This record gives sequence, structure tokens and C-alpha cells, in this order.
Amino acid sequence: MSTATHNAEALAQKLADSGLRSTPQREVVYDVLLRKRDHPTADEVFARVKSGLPSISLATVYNCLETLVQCDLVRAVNFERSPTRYCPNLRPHAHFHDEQTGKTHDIDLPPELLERVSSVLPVGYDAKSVEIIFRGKATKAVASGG
Amino acid sequence: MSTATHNAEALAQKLADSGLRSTPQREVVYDVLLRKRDHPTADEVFARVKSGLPSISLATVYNCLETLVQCDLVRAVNFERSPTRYCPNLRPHAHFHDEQTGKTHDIDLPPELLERVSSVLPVGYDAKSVEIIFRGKATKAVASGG
DNA sequence: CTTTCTATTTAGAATAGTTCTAATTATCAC
DNA sequence: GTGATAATTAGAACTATTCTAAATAGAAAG
Repeated sequence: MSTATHNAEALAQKLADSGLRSTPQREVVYDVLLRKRDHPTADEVFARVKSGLPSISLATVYNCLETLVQCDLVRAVNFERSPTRYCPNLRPHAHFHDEQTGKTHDIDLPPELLERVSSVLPVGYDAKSVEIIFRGKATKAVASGG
Repeated sequence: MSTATHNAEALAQKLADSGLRSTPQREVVYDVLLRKRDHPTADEVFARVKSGLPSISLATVYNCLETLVQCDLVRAVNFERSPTRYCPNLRPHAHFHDEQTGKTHDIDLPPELLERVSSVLPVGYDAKSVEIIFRGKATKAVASGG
């Protein structure tokens, strides 16, 4: 079984779990995110998706991205007020935003760190998620742009 | 010397450090942020400022807020794509975003925690700032809404 | 395999927050 | 005061996103 097929099946499963259907649009959008993990914006996803599915609309791309986020297959990442970026990395990680290049890098986190961070919350605060964003410059060429 | 006067002087000093002038608009905007630390949006700041300076324009409020952020007197805080909120707390702190109420709470951080978090960055990543955002619900009434 | 029902997609309009533009006003150095 | 520069202003413009209403597709029932 090809990787694309495998992804499509995993996607179909996750969608079904939420009572949603798998569609060509959702498959292609998800596949685009998995293929090039450079934290594209909705517009960029739209451009990439069109090569495989020329008739897709931007509204659908937004819909599909939103759906994938709801199903916990994708994370939405925001830096200030720039367009939302999408990230299929489900491992615990922070984001590093390179202010010179505009690129976004995933920074893997040791699992105990998120616990340590969450432990600073006073009684009465119940966090569902923690997000860590670094800003600065990456002085070396590194993988995973965006 | 009153607190407001003290703040105004601290502001004037910080502005001067950046080669900028102190103006009534900048003073009032800053004062509004200090008076009620509930992470207001630009619109909310505008509404509050107008009672003291009815002729101020929204564009000026945006300009002043931007200036204060540049001078490191105020932090801009973004949650997803909702309007930017402004925070005069300069101590190291995270933000807790209560999804039920929409309110934002400051979470003070032990200074070593930010170092610990920054220490996960691989060689080649030079972070100028770290931001930590919690999302969830605050189960008890607590100070510092917004 | 048609009908029915609902989910999904679509194009384009609408919205919201913010930034830009060009003109006016205030302030500083002389 | 005069000229130069900084700051403010109203309103237009912009951009990312969401909404709307109509068209399409797919599953389920018969």
C-alpha cells in the first residue's frame, strides 16, 4: 500500500470518527500538508492543491483545513496577525518563527517540558493546550522551512 | 508625585530613549492600559481613551499602541485571529486564554523556566523572545480579566 | 437503480481588524 | 516667529477569513 493511500485511509478513519466523510478535496488538502511541511498558509495550500484538483475553490480549502484541525490531524499556527499557517506535525513541539526569512521551524519538545510548563499554572486553571512560540533568527540553514 | 505623573514621566523617558515625543494621546493610551489591566483590544482602548480625550481617532490609538509596543512598554498578545490585545505587564509571564469567557489571565513565570524552555533550541536558533500561551478554562474566579 | 436526505463544495459577497494615504496640526530648533 | 519634522486625523483601502445561497455529490432506503 502506498504512503498516499495509507494517509488517505488514516484520514478517512479520523474523519469517520467525527462523523464526517472523506472527500477528494479533504484528501488532497491533507496530502499537500503532509508532502511539504513548510507551514503553508491557506493561500499556499490552495495554490498547491489546484495542480491536482484545478476546480477546487478557496472556500473549500478553508473548510478542509478547518475540518482537519477539528479532527486533530493538523495544527493551526498563528504569528501576530499574519495569515494562519498549517502544520501536520502531531508530536509535541514548539514553533520557531524566523523574523528574517519569515520561515517557521518545528522544535521538538521533551514531553516532560510541557508538564513542567503546565505546572506553573495556579490552582483553578485547567489548560487544554499549551503553545510555545520562539521568535528570532535561525543562524544556520536547517530543514523544515515555511 | 502622583502615580499618573510618575507613569507619564517613565513613558516620556522611554519614548525619548527611542527618539520619540511624549504626547497627550500616547500618555492617555498608556494610562488606560495601566489603569485596567484586562488585555483590552484596540477598540476597547479607543472607547476608554475617548472619555478623557474625546477627539482622539482610532488610527491614533493604533499608532500609539504600536509605539508603546516598540518601546517595550507594552506587549501585544494574539489568540488565533481574534483582535490583538495589549498588556502592560513587563514581568516574565505567560498568558492563559479562557475559552469560555474569552478572558486573558497573566501567569507569572519563574525566571528559570524561560531559560529552561529556551534551552531546547538546537544550535543555530537564536531566540529574541519566547511566548507561552495556555488555552482552557479557569475554574475559579481570579483577578486580571480581559 | 431511483428517490430522498444530508453533507459538501462552490462563487462571490460580506465582514472585521488593521494599515495606508494625504492633509492638518503640533512641537522643536533656531 | 519661521521652517523643518513629528504626530494626529478621517476616511479609504486592504487582507484574511467567514458567510450565504445555490449546486453537487454521496449514502441510505426503498
